[in-house]
Amino acid sequence: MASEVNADYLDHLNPPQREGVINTEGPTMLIAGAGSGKTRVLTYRIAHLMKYHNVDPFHIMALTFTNKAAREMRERIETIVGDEARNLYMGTFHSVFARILRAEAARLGYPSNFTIYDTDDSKTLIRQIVKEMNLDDKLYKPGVVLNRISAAKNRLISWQEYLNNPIYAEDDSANMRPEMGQVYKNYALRCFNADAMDFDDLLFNTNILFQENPDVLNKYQQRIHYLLIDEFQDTNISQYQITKRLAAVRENIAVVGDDAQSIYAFRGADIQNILNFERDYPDLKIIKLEQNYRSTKTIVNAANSVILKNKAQLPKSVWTDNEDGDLIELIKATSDNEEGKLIASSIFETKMQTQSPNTDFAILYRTNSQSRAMEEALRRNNLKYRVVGGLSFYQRKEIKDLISYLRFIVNPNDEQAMRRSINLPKRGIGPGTIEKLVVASAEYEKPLWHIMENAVNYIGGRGGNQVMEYVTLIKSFRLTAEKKDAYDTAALVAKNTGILKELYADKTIEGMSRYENVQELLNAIKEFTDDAEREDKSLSAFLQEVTLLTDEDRNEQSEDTITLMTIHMAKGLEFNYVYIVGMEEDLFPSQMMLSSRADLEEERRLFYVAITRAKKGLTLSYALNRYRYGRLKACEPSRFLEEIDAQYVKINKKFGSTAPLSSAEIYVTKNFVSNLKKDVNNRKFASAPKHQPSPDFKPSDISSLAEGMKVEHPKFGFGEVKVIDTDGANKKAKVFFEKHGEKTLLLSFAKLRIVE
DNA sequence: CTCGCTCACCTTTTT
DNA sequence: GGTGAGCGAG
Repeated sequence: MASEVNADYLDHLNPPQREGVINTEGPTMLIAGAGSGKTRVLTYRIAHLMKYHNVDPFHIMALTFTNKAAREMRERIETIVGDEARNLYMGTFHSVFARILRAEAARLGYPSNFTIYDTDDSKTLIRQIVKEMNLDDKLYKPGVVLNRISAAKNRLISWQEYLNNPIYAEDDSANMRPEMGQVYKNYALRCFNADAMDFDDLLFNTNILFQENPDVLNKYQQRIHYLLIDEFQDTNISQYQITKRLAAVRENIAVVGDDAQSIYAFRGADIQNILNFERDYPDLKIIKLEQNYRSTKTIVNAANSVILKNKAQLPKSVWTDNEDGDLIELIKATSDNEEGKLIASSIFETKMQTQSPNTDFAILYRTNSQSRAMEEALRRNNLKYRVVGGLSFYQRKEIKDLISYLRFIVNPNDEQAMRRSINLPKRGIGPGTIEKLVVASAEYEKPLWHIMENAVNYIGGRGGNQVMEYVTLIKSFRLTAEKKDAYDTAALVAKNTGILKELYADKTIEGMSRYENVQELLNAIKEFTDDAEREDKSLSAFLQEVTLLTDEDRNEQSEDTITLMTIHMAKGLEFNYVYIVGMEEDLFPSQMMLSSRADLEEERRLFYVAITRAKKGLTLSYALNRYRYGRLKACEPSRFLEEIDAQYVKINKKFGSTAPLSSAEIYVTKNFVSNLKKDVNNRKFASAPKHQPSPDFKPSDISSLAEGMKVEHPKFGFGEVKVIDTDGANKKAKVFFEKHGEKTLLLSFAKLRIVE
């Protein structure tokens, strides 16, 4: 059959790509190297199913990791098959299964309009629970606790199983957190009682739904004839289990991924899924896409030379027919601010030389905090830019404030939303009153909303009256929400609560920006309700989507701007000219990822992803000093710089110096590697195991510190003081550590214990 | 209850 | 360098 296919869209494909498109039946795995046309294969495959095999789009489900990827794919399919593409079951794991959960919510004891908690909601709730349980909040940090709970859910471990399994209890006790299981339980129950699910619940509960309701599972198995999964290397166990269940009957499952680009292990992604896939589907057809159409030979080969350092990987060789292209450039700066300056100049120069628009350029970094220095430099050079990600629009205080009202209007059990909105603007209801309500709710075993409606009877007095005023307000909004659409309701809330007025009165810069943000939220809701194709325009419908939205889904980029974002966000994108900044030890690779080989390999894959975003030009940069935690810190060049095969790196380039001495220079060297080592003399110690401070570790008074003394440092371990330097205001000491080499420590900050 | 101050921790990455 | 929790004074 395959040979009879003559649809014109197949003409643009190479043999393995074509195979990936027309080989529609049975389990298939596409191992797709960076830039190998993976998305094209996926979209054509879907189009081919519809056009050539006449498969109804209702029977095709395609899962991605970002809304953007889903939207782009849908648009591309639309250009081939037309409007019908709209009927595809397509979206992120979270959004697709949230929709299914809403439809089947009753099976799980949830209402269909359940709230989705974002990470902030989850952390706030955990903070409350830890407090209520009288646990030490230094040990039970919300982030740590949430990670633990999240990891459990992603491995499909319920709180009941968690409590019953002594292994977890031992593990938690060893980490000084013996109550973790109880926190998990309380957290899960509180979410359930609030009619809320967190991000992980959307997947976890889908598994529960399918496991406990064979008829529901069967319904979706019958509906979905073809299942496709993008970025398969990023799936966690929970996601894999869902797809396996859905595909169990027909086994028409196609996964696309690249183990070399797996960068979400911290979120529970498990490369093991790729190996399990081969085991679970013995008939699996594996197709490898190895030709890179995106980048120059230099970039492809440099990327290959880096990823070669990883031990864990599937055999494949990415190659390209493209031209050799320019060598990779390396910029050395004395500070992060200078780094920004040099990057801005380099972009400007390249723009002039190549007559490229700003959209051809991207600056990629490991952490969001690095954007600041870049932004400043770009602004000074009048280069237009756009920062992607960072503090999300929907995470802003004023936005969450207004949304908390909307949430409580829709879901009277949403305790978090109530807590946030009840005293906003100030109406004299403080933490004391709220606690009284919650306690009363537990004591009389009545829903919180019932207590609030009769607050005067339960908690009496002034507080009670204030609460009832708030209740009256909420009730009036609920009446509006029943009759009007999301926009009318939200606009009314913004007005009648006084939120808008209060922000308008604030004439500070931040206040004005907050006011604008709220207006922008209202605009976004208006856009939602103005969408002609949308059937349900209720407030409830809007809220169902809003938590799963990210910034990228709001503003279309139509302006000519340089893109700034983290490497994680850049996955799947490509730019003519890419700048990877902050190539320093402890930053990239991140110091959090140095403890194990697996972690370091994930960082290396991240570097690989960054390199392979570039089509024509790649520039790497590092600074010798950088502001971190508000203090200037000395940095060492990243070990990753050395891992690039030196033949692909530009050796000599002069650059318009912006400062005297050597401060502003492209890293000029005849021998890239050996010179780099001069800057890095300590670097090979950086991966030494973390020092466990002695149990009685207490910093000594450093005024008595003298040369030749043996000291202990909480991170670097034991060492000997070589030189004490009292030059200038800051007293410094050079200490040679047994495991980490020589370090210069500022004595006003360093915690040192004098051993002898 | 609210305001304003100090202090700790912070920076990995995201649906 | 920025935020958010905690605490004491009004």
